[in-house]
Amino acid sequence: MKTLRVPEATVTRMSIYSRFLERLDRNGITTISSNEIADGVGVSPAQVRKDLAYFGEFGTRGVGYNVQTLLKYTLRILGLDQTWQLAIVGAGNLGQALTTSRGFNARGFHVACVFDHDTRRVGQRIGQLLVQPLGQLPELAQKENIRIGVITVNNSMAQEVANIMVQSGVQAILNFAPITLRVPANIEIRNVDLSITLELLTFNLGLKAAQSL
Amino acid sequence: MKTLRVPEATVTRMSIYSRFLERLDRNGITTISSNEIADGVGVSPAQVRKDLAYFGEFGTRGVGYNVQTLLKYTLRILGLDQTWQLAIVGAGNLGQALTTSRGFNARGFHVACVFDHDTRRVGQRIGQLLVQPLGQLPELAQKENIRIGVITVNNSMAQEVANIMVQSGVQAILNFAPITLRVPANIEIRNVDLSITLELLTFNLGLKAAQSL
DNA sequence: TTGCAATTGTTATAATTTTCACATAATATA
DNA sequence: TATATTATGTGAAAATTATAACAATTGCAA
Repeated sequence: MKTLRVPEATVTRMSIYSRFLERLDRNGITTISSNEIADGVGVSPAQVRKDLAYFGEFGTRGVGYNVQTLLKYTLRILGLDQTWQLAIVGAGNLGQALTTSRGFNARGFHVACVFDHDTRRVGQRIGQLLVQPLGQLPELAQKENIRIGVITVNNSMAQEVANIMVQSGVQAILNFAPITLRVPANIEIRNVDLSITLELLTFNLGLKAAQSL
Repeated sequence: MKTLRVPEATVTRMSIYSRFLERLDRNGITTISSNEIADGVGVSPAQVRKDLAYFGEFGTRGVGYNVQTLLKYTLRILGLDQTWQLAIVGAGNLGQALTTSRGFNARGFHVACVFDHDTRRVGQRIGQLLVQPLGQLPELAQKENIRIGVITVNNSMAQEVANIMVQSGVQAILNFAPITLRVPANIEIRNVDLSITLELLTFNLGLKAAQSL
């Protein structure tokens, strides 16, 4: 087994390249160089080539990359040549936004159901979906083949929801609650904390202010 | 000037430590060790100490850190000892979610106004705020002392909105459109692409599947 | 054909980040 | 007061990641 460890930063960039290639393809561009990709997404050309090299040889020397071919490979690499059924738990503002968002209903992703704990939200309609009671999660997760759970409940509920997801056979969790969740080691978990990003900004603004003193 | 470059990953963790310390403080815990912080947020104790060392010496050997003191320092370091006025442009689902979100209205942040290009959305109420026409951005940005702009419009509008923000004196931009924006070098910009995180998950799930073959 | 220009894939180098190990300092205890 | 214990701060080592440089390959034009 040739399982070379791939840096997470590389995977992140693969996702960016892939989306850039989609755009090129839509615009009818058939060939592209690492230089142009680099320019388009704001990294160095060497970085682009190095990243791709983790997965194989996709280009032709002296020519560049075929957009369609490379796009297909990036999708395959990212696991997007199949459909991933998502369940969103927490039908608040953020949950609603994600349920109907294009990012969550494209490139192999499909929001299959939405749950909420609050009985006032249950039955409410979001896009095509009706909000289901949280208790239905185990059953529906199985029936709909949910492999990814998205947590958009508040902090106090988040761990409990994660537990239910794990029990329901979910393989990966995307957590928007700004809290560190405990899950078994075989569950993939990723946290999205929007305020962290905001605080990165203020830190850097603070640095600049300090430097200009 | 002792401007040691601080890794972005360190700043990210500072933000995590800071939030963890807030929780400890709320729970009345007064002292904590790097070990306990590490446990609480899922990093190594050496990492915690190394991160803090970028900014000074905050602990007492043999004892640990005073929670309140360290919390205060982390907030200061992150630039959160002041108020940051935000403007959100794009009053769709995500914009609405962020406008009322706690992450965007705590720890020094305050959503001061919301804008939209679409006249059907203008005047609509989100929490305490009324959606303003995009044309008002330059004027309101000045009046409300907006330093951070948040872009939650669709791809095709994002660059234009960024331009307007820059012209309006905004210093930092948080961009949720999955597209690479061009801004002057003196503007801090950060992209949040939620589908990238999703694709990180599927990449890793794919790896696991491959490894179990 | 032959030589030139373009562009990849890859090896070597540099830079960055994390981990490790321990000297140092504070507290508690006998 | 001496000793044991705890836990920080930090310098050195290891690991990781990015950059640079270039040999190899392709296509094109003379």
